[in-house]
Amino acid sequence: MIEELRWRGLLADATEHAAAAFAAGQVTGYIGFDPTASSLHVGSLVPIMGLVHLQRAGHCPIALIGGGTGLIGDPSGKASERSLLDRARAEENAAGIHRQLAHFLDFESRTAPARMANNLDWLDGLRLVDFLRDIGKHFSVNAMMRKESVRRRLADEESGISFTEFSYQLLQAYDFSELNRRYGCTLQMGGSDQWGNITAGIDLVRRMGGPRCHGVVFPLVESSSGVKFGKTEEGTVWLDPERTSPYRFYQFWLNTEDGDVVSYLKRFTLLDRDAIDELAHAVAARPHRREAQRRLAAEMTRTVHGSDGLDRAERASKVLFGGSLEGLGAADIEEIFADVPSTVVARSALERGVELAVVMADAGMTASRSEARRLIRGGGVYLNGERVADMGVAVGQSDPIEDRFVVVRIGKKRHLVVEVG
RNA sequence: GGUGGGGUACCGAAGCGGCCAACCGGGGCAGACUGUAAAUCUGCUGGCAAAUGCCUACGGAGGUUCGAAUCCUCCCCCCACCA
Repeated sequence: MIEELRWRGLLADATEHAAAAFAAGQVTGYIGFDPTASSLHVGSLVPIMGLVHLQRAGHCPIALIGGGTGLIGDPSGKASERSLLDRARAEENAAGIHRQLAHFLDFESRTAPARMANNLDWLDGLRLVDFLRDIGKHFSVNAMMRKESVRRRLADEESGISFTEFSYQLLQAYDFSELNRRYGCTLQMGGSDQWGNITAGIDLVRRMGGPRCHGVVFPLVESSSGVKFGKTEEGTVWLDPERTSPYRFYQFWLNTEDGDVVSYLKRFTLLDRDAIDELAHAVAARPHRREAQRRLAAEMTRTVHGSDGLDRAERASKVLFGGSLEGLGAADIEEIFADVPSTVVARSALERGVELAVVMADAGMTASRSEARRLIRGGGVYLNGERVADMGVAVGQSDPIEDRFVVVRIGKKRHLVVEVG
C-alpha cells in the first residue's frame, strides 16, 4: 500500500508504523470530505484515489462527510474565517458526494466494503459539558497553539482566529475516535495540510485508551507551470455532469501539459507501471500525438461519466477539433449538441441579422458584449470556422450550416453551438 | 489611549486638482509559433453603445471647486512606533 502510493507520487508522509499496520492485516481508514458543495471537483481526486488504493490493497475505506464540521470550517490553509453552511444544504451536498464516490469505490464488496459516514451523526447531538469533560481534557491548549495552522493565524493580528475555528482540531480528532469506536478505524489519510489534525486524532484515540492509529498524507497537486490545479477559464472542474459536462471534463484532461501528464496518470488513474512508462515514452518520442493526454482524458472520463459519457465526449471533440467545418453536416453537430455549450436564436431574429457579439454574450460565452467585441477586434473569434474580421458582424440567415446550426469559436478551444429555433 | 503612515481595478503597486477608466508588474484571455502542449514575442484586460458619446469605479458619508482618486470634515478598517 505504502509502496503503491509512493511510486505514484501520492505519498507525502506517513506515521512511523503505518507500513507495518498495512502488512499486518486489514486496516480500516478514512478521509474527510467537505460538504461545501453538492459535488466534488477534480481537486478532490487525490484523496478519492487514496481511498481507492486503500480498497484495492484489501483494506476498508470510509469516506467521512464533514456534515458537522462543515458547519464550522477548518482554519488550515485558510487566510480568513469561513462562512458557515446551513444544515439542509449540508445534507443535500452529502447525498451528492455519495453518488459520485460510488463511481470510484465499491460499497458492495463482501471482503472490504467501502462505507460512508457523516460526522453530523455524532456531532449533532453532542452535549457541550460531556464533550469538554470527555474529550477536551485530553487536549493541551499549549500544544494546540503550537500547531502551524493555528500559529499562523495567531501571529496575524489582522485576521486572528475565532474560538470556533480553534476548536476545529478537537472535532476532527473526535471524529477519528468515533470512527475508531464505531468501525474500528485506525487510519486517517488526507492532504499534507491535514497532518496536524491527523496526529491530533491519533493522540486522542491513544489517550482514550484506544489502539495505536496511523496517518498517511498526500502531497498537494500543482501543475508544473504553477497554476492551481482544477481551474480553467470556465471555473472549477466538477465531477457532476450537470456542472461540468463530460465533454468539458474530457477536454480538461486532454489539455494537460506534457510536463504534468505522466504524474497525473500516476496519481489519478489505475494504469500500472508498464502502461504508464509506455505512455511516458510516447510523450517524449512523439509528443504531437498526445497519446498520454488522450489516455488520461479517456480513463478519467470513463470512470466519472461512464463509457457512454466518454463516447460522447470523444465524438464531440472529434467534430469540433476535426479541422475545417467544411463538409460537416448538421447531423454531426446535432450529435454533440447536448455536450457542448449551446444556445438558441430565433429564425425571425436571424432574418434581421443578430450581432455576433450579442449572441456570444447572451449565451454566456463572454461576460459582456464589450468583451466579445474586444475578442473579435483582436482576431480571436471564428464563425463556422472562419475568422471574423469586423467587430460589428451580424449573424444572418445565410450563416447556419444546413440551415440549422452556427458554430462560434473563441481561440482554439472554446466553442458555442447556436441552434436556429 | 497618543503620534505618524496607509486603504486605488482579480492581485501587487504608481498617481497626489483637469491630459485618469487610472503608469507599471503579476495573473487572465486572444494573436503569432506549435501538438487543442511548454517556452517566447505581440495585443487586450469596467459596462452600455460604437460616435471625439453616456454610465459605474479609486474604504464609507458629506463638503470645497467650472472640475477631485487627488483638497477639507466626519466615520470605518489596517500598519508602525510610543504608552
